[in-house]
Amino acid sequence: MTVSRTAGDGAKAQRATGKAGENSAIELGELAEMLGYPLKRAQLKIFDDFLRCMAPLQLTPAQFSVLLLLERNPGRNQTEIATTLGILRPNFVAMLDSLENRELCARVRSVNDRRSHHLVLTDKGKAVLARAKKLVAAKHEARLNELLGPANRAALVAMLTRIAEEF
Amino acid sequence: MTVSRTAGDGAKAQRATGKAGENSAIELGELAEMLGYPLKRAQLKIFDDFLRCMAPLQLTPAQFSVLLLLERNPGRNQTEIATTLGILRPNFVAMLDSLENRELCARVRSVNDRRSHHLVLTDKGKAVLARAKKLVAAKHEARLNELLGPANRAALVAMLTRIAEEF
DNA sequence: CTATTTTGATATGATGGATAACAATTATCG
DNA sequence: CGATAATTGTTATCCATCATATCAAAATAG
Repeated sequence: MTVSRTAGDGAKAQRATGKAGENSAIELGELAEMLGYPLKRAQLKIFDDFLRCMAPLQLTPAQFSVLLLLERNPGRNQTEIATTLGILRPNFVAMLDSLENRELCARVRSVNDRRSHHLVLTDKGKAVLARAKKLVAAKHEARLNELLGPANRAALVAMLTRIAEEF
Repeated sequence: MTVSRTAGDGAKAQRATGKAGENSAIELGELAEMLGYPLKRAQLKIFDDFLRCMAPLQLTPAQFSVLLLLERNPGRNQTEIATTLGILRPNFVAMLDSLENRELCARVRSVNDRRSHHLVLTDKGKAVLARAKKLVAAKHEARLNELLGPANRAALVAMLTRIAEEF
């Protein structure tokens, strides 16, 4: 497993030595049968496509997931949101700064606990998130349904969730 | 989507303000239905488990994939192996240095083309790879089959490969 | 032969993820 | 109550991964 998001060159020119039947495509062999390899490659493809679909809104998968979580769970603090998404608290600070600078969300000091911030979406944040959802549904997820079919797509998500939670 | 490999804290203590029915688990909501999120979480879990299973041999998924590819395709050069795995040539250099320092593989100057190196596994490399395969099969992939069942596991790999190649 | 391309390599920058430490605040409990 | 411990957001910092530009040596093209 390795896999990164490099442009595929696909079938380069032959080696110019007229030697003989050298060359040929490289065989993945057992790698193709191990889960980790296709899993990582698929993940990179999906994130790549997500980025492209979301280009007009300039939202990364991570940022999108934060906005989604704030919409569904308004008023939570940074620790709660961050740990839910598997983000370490220190790394969440800069991310929130960015979203707050873009006026997509806001930190509101809690009155009960003056250490923590209630996180909320701004109106602009709600609007951007609404557009983001539409883009994802229309461009990103739609393409997936086209490729796999709705039933397979659902089964795929179910298995991945199973692995993520129970493995 | 965000997701990292942080320890889950699971159901923290209640907020001490006797206020009322505040608190409760954070809801993922739509995030759980989008492919990207469970895909990334599953990928992290799988790589994490791979690392643990491979701890005695100190091989990362990337290193393992390189060794596998060298076994199946001996004598290829760095560019071929790197691009097949989606590794950029500059980044592959240090990686190969590491494997070569551990005497798992070797760079052999080509006589046809004195710019390039034929990459080959050393005997030690072959032995380590053999042990690695056994570890992965016995610990890693076996656990997957247990969780999903062989048929589902195969279907999962097929769908991921489909996404990786055709999306 | 000259110009271009390819290969491995170096340097370097960007990004993501991880840990330690800190001040402010709150909770614990003797 | 008051001392101690724990929590929250934050900063600084480190490490790994990924990406780009550039280079010398060698090979190829015209």
